[in-house]
Amino acid sequence: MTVFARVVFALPFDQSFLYAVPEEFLAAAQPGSRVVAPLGTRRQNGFIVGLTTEPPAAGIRVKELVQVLDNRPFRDERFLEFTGWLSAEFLSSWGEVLQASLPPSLALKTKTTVCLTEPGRAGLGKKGLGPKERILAAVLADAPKGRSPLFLRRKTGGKDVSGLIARMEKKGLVEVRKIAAKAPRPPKAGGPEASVQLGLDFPDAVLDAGILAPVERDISERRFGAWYLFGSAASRRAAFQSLVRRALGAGGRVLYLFPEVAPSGEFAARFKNDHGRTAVVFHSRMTERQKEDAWRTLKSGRAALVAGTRSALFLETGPLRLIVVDEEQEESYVQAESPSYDARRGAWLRAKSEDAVIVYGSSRPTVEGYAEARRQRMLIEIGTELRRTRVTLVDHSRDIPLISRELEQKLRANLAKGEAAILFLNRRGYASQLACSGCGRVPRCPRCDIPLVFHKTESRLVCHYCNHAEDTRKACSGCGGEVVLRRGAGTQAVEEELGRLFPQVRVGRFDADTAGGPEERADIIAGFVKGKVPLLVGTQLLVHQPGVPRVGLVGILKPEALLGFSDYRAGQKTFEAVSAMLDFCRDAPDAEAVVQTTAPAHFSIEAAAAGDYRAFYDKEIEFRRVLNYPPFTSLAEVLLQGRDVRILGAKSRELRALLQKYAPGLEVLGPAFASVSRVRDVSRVQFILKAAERETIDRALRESLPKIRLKKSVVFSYSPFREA
DNA sequence: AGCACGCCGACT
DNA sequence: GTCGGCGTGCTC
Repeated sequence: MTVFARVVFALPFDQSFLYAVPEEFLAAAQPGSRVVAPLGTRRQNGFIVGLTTEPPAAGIRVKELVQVLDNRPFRDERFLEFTGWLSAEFLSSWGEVLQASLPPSLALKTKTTVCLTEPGRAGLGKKGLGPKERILAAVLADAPKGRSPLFLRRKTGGKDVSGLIARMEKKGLVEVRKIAAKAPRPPKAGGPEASVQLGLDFPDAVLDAGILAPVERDISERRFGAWYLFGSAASRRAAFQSLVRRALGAGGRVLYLFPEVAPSGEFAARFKNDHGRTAVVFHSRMTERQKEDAWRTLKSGRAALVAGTRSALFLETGPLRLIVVDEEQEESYVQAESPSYDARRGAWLRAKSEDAVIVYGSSRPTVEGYAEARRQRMLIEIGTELRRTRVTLVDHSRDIPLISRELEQKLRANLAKGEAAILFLNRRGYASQLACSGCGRVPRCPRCDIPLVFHKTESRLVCHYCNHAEDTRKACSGCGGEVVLRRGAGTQAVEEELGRLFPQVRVGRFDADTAGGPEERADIIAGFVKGKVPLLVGTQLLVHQPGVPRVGLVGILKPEALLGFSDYRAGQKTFEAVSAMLDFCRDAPDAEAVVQTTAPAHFSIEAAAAGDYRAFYDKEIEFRRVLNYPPFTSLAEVLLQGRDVRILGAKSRELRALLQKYAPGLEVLGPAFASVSRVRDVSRVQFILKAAERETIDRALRESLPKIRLKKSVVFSYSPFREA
């Protein structure tokens, strides 16, 4: 009886293929085994995801597997099931998800080099080569060791050269060699771990007795359970600490997810200290070598806990009992690039597949998360005390100075006390609104659909999407008139204004222009920590920077800018951003914050100032209900990109028709140009799809998207806690 | 993604 | 005429 294997490949389409398993591979070919299989005219690495003895449907000519690469599956069937669910939900390729789940040493990266052959070299001197062939051969002529296709592509004008290379290979002009890239060697035992020591010290909160009992029961009884801890950072730490202890006590392993790279190292060190067990740190900024080391430590069974970012979701941990997803509201859990997925949802699916307990945590959950947690009785409230900082809301809708009198006075008083202060303004550069004094024309980027921003320190007009820069002195392209500044101050203007108000004090600036690299960031923060630079101006970049000390005064300028986006999450994003910035204030009655805004009465800003999540939630959920947005409906945003606007237009109309054909109940908004309709000469068109059931959207996209051959991406509304 | 096939314009 | 450009469709 012939056994057939269902195989998926790490290719950007989601389809499986059936292959006959030759006798000699029967033992090794298991679900989860890596294989080599013929696909079209080439050989391709893939993964077995299932076995069957049922003969294939008529019209399918099965081929045989070429090779099975593992004696036993590289991961178990539960993990396979988990990755299957994940790829199905996010319409990403199962093979790509599995590829992302491989340790570096098994990832089988091949290096392709193209070399000129003797006939090829001889052909250079004679006629008989096409113009394109000649250019390529000339480039290769002085590269005895050959070149990578990417290098050749750049040298020959940036267009796709794979077809050309294939043709030349057939003619014997070039030789294409594929060499297996060498597996990373792990560093010597006891090598330094990629961790950051922050030296933050919060007192551990005291929890109400028994409040975690239902979670602990799920952990002890080794069954799936899902919970949401809503509470302050300190209470969550205390709670997670106790849950981790419970899971370890039961002989289980723990996966602890963070939204950012920074906290995991600190956490791992602290964990080691508290529990005397090894923790593994894992995040995308680690080198291949460090990742390989992490994998080996896990494989050896020495590690009890993994602390990491979303990519840690795919690690082999051993018997998993607990997954923690802290800071549930953070968007960095979403991976936009292929394979795209949301690690918050992924964590649920993985917990489900391994009968582990999943616990989310936040002091300001997404409204979707909070609503679902409450509906499903997952919510546990711990230590949700209000903010103690005094927050002043300043109405900045009149044309008053960049830094209001209130803020100036408080800055002065704060400096007099010898304390540091932080000002946040989420806009870099000097001025974002410029115009010609003659005709009123606004200088725009030639390659993007966006106005240029004036950078005073560099004396240039800069595009914040593609970094295109122009000389400031250039006259208006329309009438030749002089371009003058209007309003729309950025961090450079705030820095300048602070210098004017407080000439005796040093002012630091922390944005993408001054803090591009890790060393620059560390330098600025070090100066601030030591007190050499007591005033710091920063963008959102500073919000996610670890190691910034709490201060006596925080000023927030123009937080309403986030409300301007036509996004149903604008309220949530504003609340989150303002709250996060206010968290840079010491939580003490003598600490102060000033929020300067044209929208002081907007509930997102008001609630953030009060530190009152429930006040925000009650308003926001009402808004979502009335306008029929998630969590009351399912929604997906589709972005199509293309250089040729006419093709883009035609394809998007075609997509609209297909979507409506495959899902008549689907509400399709669009096509419409995206808010930034062109970036680097690539036009962008978007759709919003709405339906009562998520399945309606999925079906429509599964049927229609593969038919549209354009660069495309889909962002699903965040629907966290559904059954698998 | 690759790669083959098939259709067009512009060069030996 | 055919070379080589690119749009379209398929890969068990």
